[in-house]
Amino acid sequence: MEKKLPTIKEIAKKLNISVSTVSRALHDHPSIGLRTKTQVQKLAAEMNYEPNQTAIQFKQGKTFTLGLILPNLREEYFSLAISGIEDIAFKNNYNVLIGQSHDELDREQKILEIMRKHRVDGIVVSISKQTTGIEHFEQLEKYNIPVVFFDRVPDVPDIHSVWCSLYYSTVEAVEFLFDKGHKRVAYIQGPQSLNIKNERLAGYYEAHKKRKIAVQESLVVTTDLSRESTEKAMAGLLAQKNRPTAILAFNDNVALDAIQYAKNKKLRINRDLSVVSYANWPITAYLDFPPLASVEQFPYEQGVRATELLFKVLNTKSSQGALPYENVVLKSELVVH
Amino acid sequence: MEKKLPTIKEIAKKLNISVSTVSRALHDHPSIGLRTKTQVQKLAAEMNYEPNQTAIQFKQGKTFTLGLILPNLREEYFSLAISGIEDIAFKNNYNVLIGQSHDELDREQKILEIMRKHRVDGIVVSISKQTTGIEHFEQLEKYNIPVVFFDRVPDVPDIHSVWCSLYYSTVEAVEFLFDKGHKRVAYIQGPQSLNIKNERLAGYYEAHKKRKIAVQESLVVTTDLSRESTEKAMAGLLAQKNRPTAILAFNDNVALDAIQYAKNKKLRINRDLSVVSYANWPITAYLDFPPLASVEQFPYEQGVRATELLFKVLNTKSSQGALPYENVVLKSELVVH
DNA sequence: CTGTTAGCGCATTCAA
DNA sequence: TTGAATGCGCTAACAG
Repeated sequence: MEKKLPTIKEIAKKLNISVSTVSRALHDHPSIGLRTKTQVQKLAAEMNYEPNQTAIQFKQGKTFTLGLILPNLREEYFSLAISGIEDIAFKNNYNVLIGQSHDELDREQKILEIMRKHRVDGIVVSISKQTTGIEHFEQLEKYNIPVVFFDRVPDVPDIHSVWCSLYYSTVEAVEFLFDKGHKRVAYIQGPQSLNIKNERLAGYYEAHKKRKIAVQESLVVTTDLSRESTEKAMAGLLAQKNRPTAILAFNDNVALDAIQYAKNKKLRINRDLSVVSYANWPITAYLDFPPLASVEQFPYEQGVRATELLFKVLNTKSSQGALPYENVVLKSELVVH
Repeated sequence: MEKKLPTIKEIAKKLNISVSTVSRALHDHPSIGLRTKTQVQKLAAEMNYEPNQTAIQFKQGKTFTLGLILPNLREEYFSLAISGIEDIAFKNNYNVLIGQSHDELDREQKILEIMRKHRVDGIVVSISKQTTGIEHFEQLEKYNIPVVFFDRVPDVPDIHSVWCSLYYSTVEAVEFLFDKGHKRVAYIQGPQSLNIKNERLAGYYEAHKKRKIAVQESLVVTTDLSRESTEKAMAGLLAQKNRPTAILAFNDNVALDAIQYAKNKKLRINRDLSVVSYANWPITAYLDFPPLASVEQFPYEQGVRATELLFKVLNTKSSQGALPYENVVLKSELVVH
């Protein structure tokens, strides 16, 4: 029993008027007589008429859908970003198609292909940790699908982007540790692909410079974000004869693994070893020894700004030529727990 | 510079054949000559032809999109469910539109409306904690949009559903605590709307019955899942002169808040107070005193089964009449940490 | 094996 | 102020 939904054609027939009149009446077109208009709108409401979106999409050549690509949904950080993006999208009567790259380039490309075939009107993306080039994104230009990068932004010219600057907060974070009396502060950096702007490292150096403390290269180590990799980095740090007394961790996930490792090695957190981190993950509040401070990167706000920028591009495109590439930079904040 | 994407019409013109021949050739229709077919496919590839999905959606009256409604994306539990749902959806060349109810009935209804207007082909949903009736879901039948409930399933007849049975694991969990020597095990249950099957409570009673221990009504308290509410419940428990020595918590979120509260009250976790819980949230591994055990509810698997069921409904609908309502029940497992 | 044609629902241009 | 007609891209029924 396939029930058929009402169409403007049926409304037209019932009222003995033309479909175009119905269409215009429903759109409050100025050139429709008040009587006809109210008549049509009344009947449409009675029949529970709803415009067929697929027809409109087809006709307009637009899907009123945005694509959103994230490394994962597990991190609360990204789910906050989603809320920001959805809020703006819904406000513009847009839907959001979400894809997880799982930090794999392959999946990212696959998702892009799916979204392209689905003819999304635009894409907001935070790139995977394996993503070094952006050829697959540039391809989208051929299809007239604008892209806005956010949070994890590739370091190339001529893109729209929104990110959160970490430089000053990092200086502040490291000085915070110096103020606590620490002399040897290690830095566990993320995979090369995510260090692109390298603001964390620059801030780390700057703090040392300000305090006239020499940076010991051996205190800067790298993790690929996996637990194993972080543990290896920690092992390297703790094996040094002048082991660090504090750590600046790439993010709270890394911080948690680092803390866990240190605890297993019988270090007393916040006594033998203090940790400061990024992302300000709420869950750390449940830990007995959370990072002493974390840099808030405002994922929700980033999502909002990225989506607003995307709509700006979408709305400009139709009227004029190319919009100059825009890069929005927010400021992070050090939150002491 | 609106670039136009190639259509079958253009392919047809270039080859001096009809559009229907092109359409059939691209679909490997048997009645097309091999020469024509390869010719068409070759040219299509050269021109980077891609079928216009919006046209197909319009024509077929299908969007090849599923709606997925979840209470939130913050809990890793639900993001695992998403992965299960996406895996099956993608396998069937379907997209997934995700909406968060934020555990509010209003939002749930709003999302439903958006999805209906978007003409999704079917919906998978885990209801909000405010959802008591399902009228808003039943409405969808009028629009021929089948619904499969999963995880949080309303207790009404005539629905498709997939959930994870908690009864036996709960018996096991409570007996696990008894085995540890606990005599007074409290139960912090969730809001009424989520206790529908009440398997937790039934299992709690059954364990007491098996061990011939009387259930003390005062040890069964309720939280609305918020931290404040859980703290209030805890306060009530700890104020009793025969305070419980162990707690069965509605889920790991509640468990964490309960543990936090107890620690603030100077109770020693796992000595003065032990906790067992549900959901098996990985993050608890980072805690110094995590729940001793947690009931695994297999959200990924639930998502898979729910989506498979939805496709079964979708595929049956077109051919025959109504598919009898189906209810899939998985079994939970107690995981001791 | 291939072509012609109609039509999905709607917005819109052109005529009246 | 309204109607008739067109076309978006594609599939499928029908005809040859």
